[in-house]
Parts: sequence; structure tokens; C-alpha cells
Amino acid sequence: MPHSSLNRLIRKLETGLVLSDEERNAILQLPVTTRDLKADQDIVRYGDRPSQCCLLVEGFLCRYKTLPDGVQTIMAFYVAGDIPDVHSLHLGLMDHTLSTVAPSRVAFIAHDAMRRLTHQHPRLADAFWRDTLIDAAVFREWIVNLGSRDAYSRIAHLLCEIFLKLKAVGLTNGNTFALPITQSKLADATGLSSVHVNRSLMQLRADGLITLDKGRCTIPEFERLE
Amino acid sequence: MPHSSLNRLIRKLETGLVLSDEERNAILQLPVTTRDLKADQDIVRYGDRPSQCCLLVEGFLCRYKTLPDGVQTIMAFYVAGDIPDVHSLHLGLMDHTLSTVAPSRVAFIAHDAMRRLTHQHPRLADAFWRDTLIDAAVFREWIVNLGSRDAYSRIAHLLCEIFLKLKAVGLTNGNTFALPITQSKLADATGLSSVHVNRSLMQLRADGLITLDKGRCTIPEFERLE
DNA sequence: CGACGCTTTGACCCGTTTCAACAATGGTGG
DNA sequence: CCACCATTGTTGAAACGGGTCAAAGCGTCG
Repeated sequence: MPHSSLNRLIRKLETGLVLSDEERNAILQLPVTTRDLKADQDIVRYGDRPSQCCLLVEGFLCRYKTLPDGVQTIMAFYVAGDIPDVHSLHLGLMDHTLSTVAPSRVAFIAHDAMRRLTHQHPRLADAFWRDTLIDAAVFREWIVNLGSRDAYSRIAHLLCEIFLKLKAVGLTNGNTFALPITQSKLADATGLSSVHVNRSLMQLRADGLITLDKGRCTIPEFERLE
Repeated sequence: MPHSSLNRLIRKLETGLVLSDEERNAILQLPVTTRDLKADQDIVRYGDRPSQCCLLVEGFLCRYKTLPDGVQTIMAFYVAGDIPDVHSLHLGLMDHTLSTVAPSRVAFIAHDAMRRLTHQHPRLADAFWRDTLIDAAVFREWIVNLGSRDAYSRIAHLLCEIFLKLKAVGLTNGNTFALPITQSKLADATGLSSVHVNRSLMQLRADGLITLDKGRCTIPEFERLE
């Protein structure tokens, strides 16, 4: 049922401000359509002009660009509750691709409905705006990661980020969380080769900072991982 | 006079949509205070809770973070007409520092005034929102730059970006533009050592792609620089 | 059971960093 | 107007992190 997806969205927006009943209802009345997708499926592609926003209900998404030589760079990961392309509301043309990393359920909200909502409820506009600004803050963090850290801490940092994101929406189990991301995708996200990602991960394990077991990752002592 | 700075802002917003007279007047009536700064002066620092937005009237700004070990990473450059910290409107705490790269003139607009403006004029809110989204798109481009390109094309790409930004606001002179950025700052922005930036720049010159002369840069054939 | 995709390993190579010195530049005060 | 000093730019040699290529384990799922 669509309501559960919108509730997740509301919960997310309410981390920034308190919503009135009216505002909450306005969100719940948004018309959404839901779709289930397998892993590695593009949702919106480079060059598209989307007419709807997408809301991740369950699973894992990423945002990537492909260079002329075929190299892919992942610029962000998203988890349940994230609404990764509000920005298509104001920037018509996609300059990159949004795709699933793992099997996922996504909900779509038409741009028209979103625009009506944000114009009738300026505070909701602010809340969505804020969300895109947090996204931008994470991009900045990635710039720092790629620009100034070595392989080892780049990966450590990325794992921390994913852990915190999942924890914020209650998808962690103690210090353990699902990590359905292949090493070669981690490589695309950290600007390293998959071979070196593998070696760094093994080093992190040898140092006792993480445990990996069939797509699940455990971080015994979060602080030590910076 | 403050009006010239606000006019620059209006021109920038109008690249995205057409403003009504009413909207334009609302902007022109924003109370601003202007300040002149030397090079390398922080405007808002990491940890600050700014109560105003800053608008760059003239000069060059950058956004950077400092890591515990003292390494600085530059995440963005800004030129006249840019309004680099609208995001402080919705994200109270600064997670990085905004600073001058060259002598600059900046104008400040109180958050209160901005908030009133955007709530009374939803389309202006959209326009500012759009601006922050473009900022985010540039961050993504930097992620690609750092993650997937070698030193030579990283620098080429950065020079292209600055050239296009300056050209958009009419601050280029043919293929020539002011580049008041030291090589060591270019290094901080590209994730390279200043020595290697120097070598790559010399290579670009040797290949005839750029000419450097006392803080001015010329790009004879833009296409060849990707 | 076999095939396919992901992880792990080893050997070798290359782009980039580091350190250190030196040259050019520009701004300042006398 | 010149002498001085502090930045910035330029250069060389040596060391290292991470890339590439290729092959071998391992799981998993039809």
C-alpha cells in the first residue's frame, strides 16, 4: 500500500521540522505509483526529462555517470526513505543516471503534484529543499573523500556513511547492516580499482574494524573507523 | 551602490525563468550590506551559524574543508553573481568554510529577509532552490573529476569550468580570463600535489591548449580541452 | 552439476608524491 | 627608485601507492 511509503517520507522530513496535520495530510494525499525493480536497473537515465520524482521505499540505489571511455563513477548511494531526484523538479535534463544496486521498491510522484504541494505549503517546500541541500552536503563530503584520503580511509569513511544512513531509518541490527554492494561498485564509488578495494577491505578486516559475511557488514567499534 | 549587486543576482536567476516586475522589485528591495575583503579571508567558517546569506559581487571565492591533519580540500569556486550560501538558510550549521581566493566584494542579505521573500514569492523560492541544485550538479561533476580522471584532464576540466562560469556572466575577454588562483590552491581543488599541478599545467601549455600570463589564462581552442 | 559472477592473489608497472633546492615575481618600506 | 622579503612557480631524483592484467578460488542458483 502506498501509505507506508509516504509515511516513511514524512518521517524523514520531520527530522528537520515539525509538520502540521494539514501538511501531513497534504503529503498523504499525494498520488503515487509503486514499482518493484531488480538489481542494476536504470530508473532515470542521463539525458531523460523525467516527469515524476522517485522515492525509495526499500532497497539500495545509486547515482552514477559514465565517461566516454566507459568508466563509471558512482556519486551517491541511497537507502529506504530517500527521495533522490527532487532535483528533477527544477532541473529538467538529467545529467546522470539513477539506478538500483540491489532489488528495490520505488514509488513515483508526478512533478505536477509535487509542484502543487510545494507552492501551497511553503514550509514543505523548505523541507524538500533542505533535503536536497543535505544531499549536496554529502556530495561535498565525497569530494573530500576522493580528494584527500587514501584508499584505506576512503573505504572506511564510505562504510561509516552507509551505516549512519541506515541507522537513521532504523535499518541496522546493532552494529550490523546489509551491504548489497559489490566490491567493483565500491571501487567506482571510491575512485579505486576493484583489486585495491579488495585489498583495503581485507586490511580493514585484519585490523578488526569490520566483519563481512554474505552481504552483511559489522562495525564493532564505530569510533575507531573515524 | 547595492543595486548593482542585486541586479547581478536578478540576471542570474533569470537564466532559469522569467521574473515578473513584482518579483524583480521584491528582490531589489532586499536590504543588503556590502563589504570589501582581501584575499584569503574567511567569510563564514566551519561551525558557524550564519544569520545572513552572502552574494559575491566581484572577485573569487572558494569553499573548503580542513581535515584533522591540516590538509585542505577545495570543493568549489565562485565568481561574481554567485550566491554561495543560500544553503545556510536551511542548514543552520556550517560544515565547511567559505573564503576569498582573491580580493573580493561581497554583499550580505539577512536570512529573515530571504525567508520572507521566498515565502511570499514561491517562484523566487524555486529560482533560489534551482540555484542550489545547480551547485549540487557541479559538486557531482567534481566527484567525477576526482574519481575518474588523471591529473592532466582534471586540470583541463577545472579550467573549462571556470572559463564557462566567467563567460556566463560576461567576465571573459575573448578566450582570456582572470585566474587569480595559485597552483597550490588548484592542487587542493584537484586532489593533486602542487608539484604535479605545475607539471600538468606546463604540459597543457606545451600542447598549446592554454596560455598563462600573470594571473590570466587563455584557451585558444576550447573544444580540444574537452 | 555446471556456469556465471564475485572475491582473492600474485607480479609488474606507472602516475603521483615527497623532499629539497632554486628561480621568478610582486609587494613593501626606506 | 631600489633593496628586501615573502610568496609563488619550476626543476630533479627517489620512493610509494595504487593500477593493470591474468588466473585461480568460491558461492550460488537454475
